[in-house]
Amino acid sequence: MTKSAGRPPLSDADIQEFRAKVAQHAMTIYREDGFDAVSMRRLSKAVGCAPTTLYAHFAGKTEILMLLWAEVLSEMEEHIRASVKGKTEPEERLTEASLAFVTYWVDHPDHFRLVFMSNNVMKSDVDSFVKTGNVESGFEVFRDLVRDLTPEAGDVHTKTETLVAGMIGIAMCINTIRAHPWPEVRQMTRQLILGIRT
Amino acid sequence: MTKSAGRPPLSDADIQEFRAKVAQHAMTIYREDGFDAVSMRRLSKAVGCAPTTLYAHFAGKTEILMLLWAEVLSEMEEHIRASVKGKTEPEERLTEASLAFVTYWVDHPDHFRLVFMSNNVMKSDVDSFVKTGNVESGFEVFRDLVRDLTPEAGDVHTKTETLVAGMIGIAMCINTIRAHPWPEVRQMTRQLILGIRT
DNA sequence: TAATAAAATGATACGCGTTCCATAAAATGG
DNA sequence: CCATTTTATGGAACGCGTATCATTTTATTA
Repeated sequence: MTKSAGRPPLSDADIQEFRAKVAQHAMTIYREDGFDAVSMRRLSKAVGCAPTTLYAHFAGKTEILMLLWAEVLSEMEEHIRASVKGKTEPEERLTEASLAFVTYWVDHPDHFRLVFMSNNVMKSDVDSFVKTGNVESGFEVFRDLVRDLTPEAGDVHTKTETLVAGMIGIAMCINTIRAHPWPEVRQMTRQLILGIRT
Repeated sequence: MTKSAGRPPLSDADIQEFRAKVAQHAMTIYREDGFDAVSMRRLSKAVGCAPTTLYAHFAGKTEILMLLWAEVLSEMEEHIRASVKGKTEPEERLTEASLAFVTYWVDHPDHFRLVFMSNNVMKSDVDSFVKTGNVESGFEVFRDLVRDLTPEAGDVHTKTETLVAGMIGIAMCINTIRAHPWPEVRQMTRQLILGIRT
């Protein structure tokens, strides 16, 4: 582990700085011109580097898009938090939070597409992001709410995960199968919660 | 509406024949080399026409992929039908069918990707397919099961749609967020059904 | 200062979905 | 046969994600 000659590797600070810069420009493009506008070539132009340089810092486009997830997810989390502000009853809190969750994704189809339908999401690239904790933290909000609602009973883990997956499914269906006469978001969400309350 | 000179438009039979041929080759490519292998250029080569000709018959790739949906969906429907064969109790029937539904998509992630995550699904192209009835027919199975389970009560429409959306959400989450420690499919599906039974 | 190792670049390439356009082929009516 | 109309073709183009590879820049140590 002795120091060798030559240009030293980038410091962690440098790496983080570059990634942050990429994230910032990607976010700008995404906000201004939408999902499709975020391309490697355009992004590299905005950042001021060569397209290939991006591949020296990221495994691929998906890894860059994940930088945007964090921002969207935290925005959503805040939206949820605001929806339960002042509510004290466990059932009302869970209902409001769930409604806020589904509504957020239905009202922002582009964000839904970004987070849940980014192109090669079915590969294993996503794992690192999940392990980073960005996803897990989103679950914890609902885990607490579920626990508060049914303190005595049952598998909180199963209930929470089923609720979240179900809500994602509702948002997804409404967003993708538009021609189908879906019930109101409120009704579906309430129906979903019925299974949790037990 | 008098007949004019010139080459007459293709007959409906001709159009249908061509579309069927495209569907057949697309399916072959999909089965043999997977989702990513189904490209317009390769498909046109297999069909024996120019790539641009495909665009004279289809609005885009999505419309071609939808031809594959029908096959996958009918395969899934059969899988569900087999799962409830012999079961007579309404609750058991719904449970088995739901389990079969989720399991199918979890066991065939490629099919899930094809049907639910084909690229530009968030545009309005999908509507025509939905109106064709291919999707609706899938709902009817569960609508009947839900009605049989709770004959006296409530909004069958809301219950059915929530159940289906929830199941799709479960399958989606398991397929895309692989690193997350999801509960067993059985448990989540049962938990989901609890809300329907009420 | 020179050697060295890492980072960044530029060029090129492949296949992709999609579009435009000019042209050719085909099948009909007069 | 001719004119007409539709279909099909071929070629080019745009931008895309991604990969390879040789080259240059940069920051360090000897």
